[in-house]
Amino acid sequence: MKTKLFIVDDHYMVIEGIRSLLQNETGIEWVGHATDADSCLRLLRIDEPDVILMDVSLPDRNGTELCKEVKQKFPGVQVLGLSTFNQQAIIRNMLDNGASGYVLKNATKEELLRAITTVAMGKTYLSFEAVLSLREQPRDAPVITRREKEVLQLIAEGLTNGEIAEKLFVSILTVNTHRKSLIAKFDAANTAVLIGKAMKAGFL
Amino acid sequence: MKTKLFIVDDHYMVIEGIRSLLQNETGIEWVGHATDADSCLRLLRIDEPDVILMDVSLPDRNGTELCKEVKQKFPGVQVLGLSTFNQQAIIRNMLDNGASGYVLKNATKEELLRAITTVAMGKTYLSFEAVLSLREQPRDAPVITRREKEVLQLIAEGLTNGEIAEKLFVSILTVNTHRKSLIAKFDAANTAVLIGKAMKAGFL
DNA sequence: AAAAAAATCACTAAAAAAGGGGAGGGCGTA
DNA sequence: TACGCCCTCCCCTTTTTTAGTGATTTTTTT
Repeated sequence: MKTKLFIVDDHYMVIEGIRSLLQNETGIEWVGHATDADSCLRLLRIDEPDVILMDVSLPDRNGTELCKEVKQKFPGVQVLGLSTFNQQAIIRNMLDNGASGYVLKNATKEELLRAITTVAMGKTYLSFEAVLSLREQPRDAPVITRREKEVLQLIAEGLTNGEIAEKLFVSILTVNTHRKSLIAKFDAANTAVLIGKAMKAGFL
Repeated sequence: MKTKLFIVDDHYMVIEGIRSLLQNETGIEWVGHATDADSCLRLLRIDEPDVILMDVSLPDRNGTELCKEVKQKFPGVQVLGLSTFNQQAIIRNMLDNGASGYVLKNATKEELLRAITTVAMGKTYLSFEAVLSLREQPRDAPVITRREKEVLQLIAEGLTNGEIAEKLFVSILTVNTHRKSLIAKFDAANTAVLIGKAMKAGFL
């Protein structure tokens, strides 16, 4: 029995590349593709694939949201995340939203095939790099409080502790405490690293 | 006369996609591909292409650096930048480093062909989105020097001026000067904003 | 070869951040 | 109710950054 494959990616040449890579594979049947989330959801009603190869960065919607929606409406479909980035937060999000696997775009034909067949069987496939990334640090995105988020935002805008204190009607000491806890939570050496990590984690 | 095309991209499926898209085009001859900057430079001595389709994000080197190096060593080769991102700084950098054009990865076959033929004739091709992006704001990304870029990178990694000085074998005062000029060039209030703007502009 | 830009080092002083504590009040939940 | 978490404030010290101006050497460009 063939595995019916559907692809969502906003880059036409990636779709074409995967199609080209897999066109001679007897175990895989190409049922369709989409370049955005909306048309993906529309086409899924017709095509009924076994596996969706889904890019996490889409023009109209976040890949993780699409993943969640797809799993709600079509629980039998296995979603395989696809991305250029090896970011812990993204991988986690995809898996939390029901994805069965994650592959990087620099994958070889062999890896891609292995991933698709593994996922089609209902198992989970993670690329080697993704596993490494997940193992690195328990969490990439710490839990920060409402106030900390406000302070973080203002720090990113270039305000000093004093200016932030004035804006939030609190003492400089308080702001400094928040700053310190932010640096601690993000495991940052200083404010510069804090901003970098916060941006990468999607807080800014 | 056929246009000899060479491709540099770390994503195997993109290479395969472009090859698949263009394989039936009579005007284009596929002479080779590379997945990193080093092997690209090696292969160029043998293959002598007319046009290089170059991804800006490569594993071992920055795409813009590779572009510069290629244009120095092989001035006759036309470089066509390729990226998923439509970031002003990247486009500018590529063009400043000698690229003849810039295309996004969601380009259609027709656009890609048009870009390649345009560039092969020695003209400049920019995708519609790239032109829009360049028009948006006159200055989003300042020009920074090699040394400044190094310092910026190390600041982002959380090193203090003293640590950077040690690493680069220069005085703390020198590092401080670079830091100051970075802050001035990015029109940042402090290091935090510097990191934020540098990341948004694609320097980190 | 001249001009421009980059990289280097210098001094001073003020401002801000970082690191280390401790502490009280409020608020929701186990 | 008691516990934990958040927000708030406080003290101290050291380190680091920021601001202002200036200058020399090297590299690159014109």
